Amino acid sequence: MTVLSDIRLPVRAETPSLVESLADALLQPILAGAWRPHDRLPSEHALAEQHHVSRAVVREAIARLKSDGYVETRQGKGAFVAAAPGGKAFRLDSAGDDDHLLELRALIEADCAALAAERHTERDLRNLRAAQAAMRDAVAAGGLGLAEDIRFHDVLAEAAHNPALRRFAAFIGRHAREAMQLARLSQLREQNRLAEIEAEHGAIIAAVERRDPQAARAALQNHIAGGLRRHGL
Amino acid sequence: MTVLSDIRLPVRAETPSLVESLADALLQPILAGAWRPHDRLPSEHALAEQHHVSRAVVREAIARLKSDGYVETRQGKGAFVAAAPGGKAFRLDSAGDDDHLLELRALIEADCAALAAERHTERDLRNLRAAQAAMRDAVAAGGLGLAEDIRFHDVLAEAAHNPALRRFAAFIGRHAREAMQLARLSQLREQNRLAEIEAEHGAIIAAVERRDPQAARAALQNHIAGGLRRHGL
DNA sequence: TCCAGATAACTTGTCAGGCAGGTTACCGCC
DNA sequence: GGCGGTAACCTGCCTGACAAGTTATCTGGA
Repeated sequence: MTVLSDIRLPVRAETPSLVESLADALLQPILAGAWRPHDRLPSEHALAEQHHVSRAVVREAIARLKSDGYVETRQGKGAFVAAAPGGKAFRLDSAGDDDHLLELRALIEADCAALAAERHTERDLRNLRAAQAAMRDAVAAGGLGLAEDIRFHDVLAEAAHNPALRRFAAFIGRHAREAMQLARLSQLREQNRLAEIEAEHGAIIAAVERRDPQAARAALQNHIAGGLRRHGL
Repeated sequence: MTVLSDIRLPVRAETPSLVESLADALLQPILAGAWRPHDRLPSEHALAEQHHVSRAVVREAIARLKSDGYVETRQGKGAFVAAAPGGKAFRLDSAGDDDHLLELRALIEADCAALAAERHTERDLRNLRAAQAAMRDAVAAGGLGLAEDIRFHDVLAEAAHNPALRRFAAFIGRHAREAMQLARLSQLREQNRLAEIEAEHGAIIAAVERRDPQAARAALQNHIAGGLRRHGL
């Protein structure tokens, strides 16, 4: 069972390390377009001097940009802005606007629901019902059923039978839950709204079972909208 | 205008660096669940000895895992598997199956089209028509209009008025195009199928203009399906 | 015996310098 | 003018060291 103490609040605003600061500083001109694809970056030695850090710090910062696909390095030649900057990893941290993030999540999960309606197996349906039952039990036991709710949405994504979609749904779901300020979840019990969630989950299962993609999509959008309403957004 | 020589083929299967190898080696037990969240990793010194590399290499490998959100480090305590491993960045490189990637792209772009139908402004509509005209001109000039096609899809995503969605559409679009083996694009001209693309784009614009989300979604899915057919997938 | 404080032994963060291997540009020689 | 060698760059990788934070142990006093 998930309790409030398990929820990790963003308490610490730790001082960013030299590596992080430098990586951000180097990313800036790339994002802004001041450094264009195929441009050569200053050498590690030059960057170390300019930013008053050691070459090791420069190397780690560039390594980070490399792994995200912003720069490519070639031994003996130098470091270059990648042809398609940022093509290796998708991040949400810079997005700032929660509304757009939550909407993106709603779209993705609606896609999951629609595909699940078309493709689910008997096993998927059993898993969905089991996930809902687990959440009902958790709530009955006095918990909030947070972990069980996450599990329900993952099972739904699994029923879409597309691993890439499932992985992205899990990824954006985590960010969306953080954006919704989970600390407020305690209000759910007070306002006795956990029953609403269960009813909405049930509607999703029913639409999936009927193999009705449009209804599944609509049921999920209604569920997300309900979540936003419950969190006062 | 985009020509074939601009298309970057995946020729090089360069030897992975020590850092990349080690980062993958450390990621393995995390993904497999052998190292669970909050577990402590071996110290940098121990890892350096185990893998017969220097501490600098270990540090860069761990820095990469940190930036992806797989591990967190605290000075004096050590490195730990993150509570939500991989929560900071979404990657597609490991998802071997192209079909799922291409389907995810179709879903995302269909969402873009549906939202664009609901929210587009006059300016968006002008941009869409301009993008289509640019592609027509490029094709008329003997090119394949690849860059213009990319632009059309980006303008469509922009018309959805959700920056997060637009960024993800661009991200997955790049990967999808790579998966479709762009080198085969030369077949398009031979088979005179560029006109098909233009017609499909036109259908999307028409649905958006009518503010008909379902039709826009269907038009885009038809467009993606046509692309797959044209590439023999 | 128990407790508190000093301390030693870890950890990561950062620095300095160096060598190896690859690339480029220049310069002198033919 | 062309060609080859070489020097000066670049990144990849290594070694060794110190600073700063954390933890466990040990010691001394009550």
